[in-house]
Amino acid sequence: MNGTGTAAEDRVFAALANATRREVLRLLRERGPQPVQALADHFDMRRPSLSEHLKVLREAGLVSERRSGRQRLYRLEAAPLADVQDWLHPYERFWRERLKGLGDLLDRMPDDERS
Amino acid sequence: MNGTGTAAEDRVFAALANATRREVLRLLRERGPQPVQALADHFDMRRPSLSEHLKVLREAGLVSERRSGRQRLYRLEAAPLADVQDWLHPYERFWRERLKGLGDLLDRMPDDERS
DNA sequence: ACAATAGGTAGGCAGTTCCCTACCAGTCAA
DNA sequence: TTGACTGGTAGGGAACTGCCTACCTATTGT
Repeated sequence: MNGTGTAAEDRVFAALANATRREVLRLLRERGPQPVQALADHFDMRRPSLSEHLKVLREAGLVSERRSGRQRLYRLEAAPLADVQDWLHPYERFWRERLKGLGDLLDRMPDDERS
Repeated sequence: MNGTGTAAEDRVFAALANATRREVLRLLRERGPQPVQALADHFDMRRPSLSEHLKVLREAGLVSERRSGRQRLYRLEAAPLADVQDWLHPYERFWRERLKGLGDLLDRMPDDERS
């Protein structure tokens, strides 16, 4: 039924369901790998809380850490986002067809329907 | 098309962070609009719980309901999924480059490891 | 060795999620 | 109207989130 596993998909979507964590991903995307403190400086939040967000991202596979002296550099790992795009694929025709105004026609096709 | 605020994105990702709700979307995608009972038959869960899942999907804009007699037909609304795809776009180069083994090179490019 | 720095962990607390059982309202058929 | 059938709502409980402060280890400079 699933290649990645349902629990893994849950973790990725749940990790993305938080503005702070999406912002962390954006920072890593735009600035490259960052230590925790550099990330924490951008949020109105204590560092331990950000550490917990990083843990959620790590367990979802969205970031990796590399120790460098007393710092830990967090790096964006985009593979789970590629999985999200794959997951979206079968839905793509729905929003494309809807834009062309074919949605109502489609509604009647698989089931008895009217609009 | 919409005011894609942070709260709206939170709601969409949170709605997707649950296997039951993703399965509902898959059923609506594959079978077209469905009444609640037809959906509930596919889950090991009481109907009121599924009703709550449908409410979450509705508030995320991922489904719409249309009353038809004593039934309510739920239909897939893919627009928020298009928004998710848009959100993914800036990350796309990361997994493409990673596949080519350019990741480590890229890590050093945008930032000079300020430490 | 000592003090400072980087960052994870423990535990607490309020709010949310996800399931349940009861119950309520609207619609159709006899 | 009564009764069956649709599906949402109320309220409760266990588990999880997301924030905090306090504390711990590990590394580095003096």
